[in-house]
Amino acid sequence: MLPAPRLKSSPTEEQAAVVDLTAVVVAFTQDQPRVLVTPGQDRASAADRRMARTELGTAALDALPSGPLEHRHRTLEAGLRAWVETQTGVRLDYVEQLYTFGDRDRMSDAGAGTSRVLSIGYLALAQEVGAPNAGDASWRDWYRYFPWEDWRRGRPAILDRIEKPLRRWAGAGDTKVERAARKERVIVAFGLDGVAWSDERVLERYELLYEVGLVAEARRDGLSIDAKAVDLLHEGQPMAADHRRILATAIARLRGKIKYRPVVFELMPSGFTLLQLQRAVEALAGVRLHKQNFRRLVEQQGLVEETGHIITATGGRPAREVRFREEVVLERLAPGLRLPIARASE
Amino acid sequence: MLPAPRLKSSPTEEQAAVVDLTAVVVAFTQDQPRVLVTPGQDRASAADRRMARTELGTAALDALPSGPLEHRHRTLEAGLRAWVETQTGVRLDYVEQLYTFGDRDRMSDAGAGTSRVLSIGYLALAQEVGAPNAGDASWRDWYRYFPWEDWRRGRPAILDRIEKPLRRWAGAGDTKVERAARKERVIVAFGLDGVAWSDERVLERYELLYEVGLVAEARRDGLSIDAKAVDLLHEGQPMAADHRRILATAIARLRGKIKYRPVVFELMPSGFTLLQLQRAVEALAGVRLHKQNFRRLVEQQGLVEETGHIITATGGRPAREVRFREEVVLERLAPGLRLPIARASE
DNA sequence: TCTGCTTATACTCAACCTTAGCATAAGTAG
DNA sequence: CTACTTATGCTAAGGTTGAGTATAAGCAGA
Repeated sequence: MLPAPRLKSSPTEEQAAVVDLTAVVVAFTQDQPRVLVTPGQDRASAADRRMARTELGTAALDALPSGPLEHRHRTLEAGLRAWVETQTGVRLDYVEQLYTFGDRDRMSDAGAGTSRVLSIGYLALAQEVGAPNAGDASWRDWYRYFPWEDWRRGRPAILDRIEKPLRRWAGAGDTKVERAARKERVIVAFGLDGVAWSDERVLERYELLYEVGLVAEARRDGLSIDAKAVDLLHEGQPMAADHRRILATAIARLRGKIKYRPVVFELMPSGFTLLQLQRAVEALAGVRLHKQNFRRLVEQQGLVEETGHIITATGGRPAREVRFREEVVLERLAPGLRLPIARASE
Repeated sequence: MLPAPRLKSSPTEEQAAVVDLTAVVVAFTQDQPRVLVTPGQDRASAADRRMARTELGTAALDALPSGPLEHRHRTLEAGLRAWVETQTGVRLDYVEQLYTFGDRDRMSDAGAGTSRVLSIGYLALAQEVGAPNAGDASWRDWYRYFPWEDWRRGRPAILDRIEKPLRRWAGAGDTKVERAARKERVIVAFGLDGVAWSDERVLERYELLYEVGLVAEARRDGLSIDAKAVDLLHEGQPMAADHRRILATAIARLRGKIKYRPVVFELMPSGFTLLQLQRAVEALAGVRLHKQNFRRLVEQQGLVEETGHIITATGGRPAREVRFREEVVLERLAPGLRLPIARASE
């Protein structure tokens, strides 16, 4: 411990940081959870571009909309909204702060001595209405970046391919204690050896893969990667800077939140059928739900009310159209949409 | 919307911010939830000191341990730990990031043109072992700052005194819509007119009181206060800067978290009785729990195991001593301590 | 020692919720 | 008219929760 004085340290030690505001804007269309991205920007580091060329052809890496905090932004959230709107044309409704990332050497490229970059990550929910109308932004299925997170059609096959290098890494710890700790992490994060898969451990899984060297960002950042598993590096598409980590944080938060707060309605159009709602929740959580029980839950909790219309484009028997009740939107009732996603079924 | 370029804006607009790390360190002793504070520091603003003199005698305002992020701190968390340790001598175990506060004019004193101050708030849990051994830090019952949050002995009397000015404020809205919206907020936040009290709305309540002008910080920051209710300003003790807001955020987060993650064990000694555990949870949540049901829950979820010892200092029949099971500490099982704190009983 | 007080712990019962179905309704496509 | 699709109603078994009752086992003081 440095003998730092209790009082404010000298001004020369205090560090002025550049603050970056980054948004994970989520929508839901065609049964997929989508995230708003812009193709590689100037803020993608030189290393990003190098990787883009060598590993991904000439395509630049997808990036989340983001921009620096400026003095004209009265609040952080206002700054975020402004950046997202100018970069993508999407006006945000629901916005929630996620996490502030600020490790000194976070960005691979930042030379020593550069001032530190803090990134404040936000989760925003939007209704996808047509294409983004500014820049060349686009909506992307988020499982493109996290293919192992989608269990809607059963356990993703990629997990079988990931498991071996993970276990190899666990077994390669220096000490016995270290090996046991690594194994524990692997098992819990990925639901192996009888431990149940938990839909919320998204960040834990991504960080483990990064540490083990199974995602492309690890190579870019100069970490040693698993040579025997290089082919895995592209199974989940990388993103610029540490945006994939921020996206993982957002997915984890959202998956947790839908279980106790009715936030899904931010993603739904004004009128919808119960199955559409179910599909939205399933898309976010990455699991399938029992249909009858889902409806009962939603109905008995009084989350929705009938609009009186009938939707015939269901492919089967027509469905009643419903909308969220106003009290729910005001979070007055809102004890939450207690979803039957406790244990993930195999 | 400003016609900001999609690419990084000019360096002159980009703003370098000073980053402050602030910790809410929580412990539990003698049936009270405690928070670690230092008496008024130099970082308390001039306005703080003025208020301290005029409204609170010569006593300085309590402040949370905090300090600026410096270049020597490799991670934000490392910086936080360093500051807490030098200022209070307390070494932190469990640490979790809470929220980043960064409104431009957040600190009342910061003159225009000063660079913006960001505060990153953290929640830390500790076992209170004796007094803090550095500086003049001390552990304080957190309900000293939020007397309306403690329902363990029934509905706090202060709520009756607060209710009237709140309703007056609601009725003083300019338009009908505004009045309805205000009333809605008051009712939901404070559990009036049949709405149930929710232990987690701590921040919502504090911010409402601030906005209405019923906490001393509002006066200090130059907001108009309710003249008829000046005597209420001291019922909850104010803190330096916006530390009371950060503390409210921490309490809200912790109250939410104990319901689905077994985090209480961070506050407990290695061995304890079930009643001690119950008292800790009650202290945090601010409500009383049904004893037999609490034990059933804890036991059937396999959170604890017997140590084999018997504690005789209970004041009644001796109790079995238990400890947390290792799997729980590793969060391996950890589906959470589902507590019977759904509805707060009157 | 006996009484009363305190806390610990076992057990119960009714209400409610959840899981995993079965069964039927009402459209469309051929 | 048949096959298929989705919508929707309903139920039995089992689990969880809330609110007790009953009894055990210490201590302090009459």
